Amino acid sequence: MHYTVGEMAKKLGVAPSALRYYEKEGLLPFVERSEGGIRVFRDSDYEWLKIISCLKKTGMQIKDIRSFIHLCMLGDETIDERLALFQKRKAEVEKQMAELQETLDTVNFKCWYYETAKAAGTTEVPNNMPDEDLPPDMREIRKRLKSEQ
Amino acid sequence: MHYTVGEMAKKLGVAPSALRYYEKEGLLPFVERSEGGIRVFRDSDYEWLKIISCLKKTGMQIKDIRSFIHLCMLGDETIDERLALFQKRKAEVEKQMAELQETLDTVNFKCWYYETAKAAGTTEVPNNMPDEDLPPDMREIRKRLKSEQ
DNA sequence: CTACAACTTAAAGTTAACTTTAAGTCAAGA
DNA sequence: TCTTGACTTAAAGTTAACTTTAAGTTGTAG
Repeated sequence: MHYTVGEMAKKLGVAPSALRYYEKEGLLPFVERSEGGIRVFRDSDYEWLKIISCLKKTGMQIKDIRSFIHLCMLGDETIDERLALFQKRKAEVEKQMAELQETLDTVNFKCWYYETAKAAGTTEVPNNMPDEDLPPDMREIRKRLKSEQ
Repeated sequence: MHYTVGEMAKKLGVAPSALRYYEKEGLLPFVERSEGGIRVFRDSDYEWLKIISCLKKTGMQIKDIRSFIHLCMLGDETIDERLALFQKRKAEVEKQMAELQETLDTVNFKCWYYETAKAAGTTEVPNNMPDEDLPPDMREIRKRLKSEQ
């Protein structure tokens, strides 16, 4: 099966201009052309693009993804380096997850805060609530918001 | 306790220019000035800034955070609206967590892939491995990378 | 064979969230 | 009082990752 840039973009849920941009940036050295110069994407290119998309979601920049693609093009010599790269990405994403969980904790605290304010008709109530009256899981979070040290 | 822009920036781990930018964008209507025109940050402003930072981490834009701050300034009339805002942020962050988990699954698959390739000396081995030979938790992920539908 | 949608390129434009610069002012220690 | 580091502002600059535009080409359906 092969696809034009528009078809592949649709399959991936991105704009055709994004795929052309990726190619210009050297991310798609494996994409071939028809005799007339039209890009020809294959199913294997879809897999490449899913990996590129994954690396982007881990927070990697285009220029670093290009380096990774170059490593891939060099073949089995670079397996160790590519393994190390993904292990680093794993640590990075796990860190992002932890940070996002902390953000979620804060948001949950604020939901509790406004639910309590709503029930009372005023934010004075959650504002002035002593530590022993708030739900146990909210105590640490409020402390963090107030001092962070 | 009060702080200059530089001191507060340090406490928050951001650049002073970022705090000046936030003020210019209307995020800090509560920050006062000395007689000479120097910004005076208080401990309560630190709490505001932690909430602003939290909202930023949920993916909210400056202009939308400004709207939230305005709601706060209007007082208890807007409690419901603010609760709804945080509930929406909660759903948003939970969605981000799910997406990040999917990204992590893919990264973990690639770690397995390169560990297997490393042991074999070639990517041919994980490439050609039949479904029944790969770890059970990798099967779905490889399928997703190959087709997504 | 023609029309036309979708392709091609290079170059310029967009956007958000800051950062930098330049020229000047404030305020605390010596 | 003087020096000096940190403050002030407005305006211009930065960066990444695209998107848009303009002018032209390809390829398929009728």
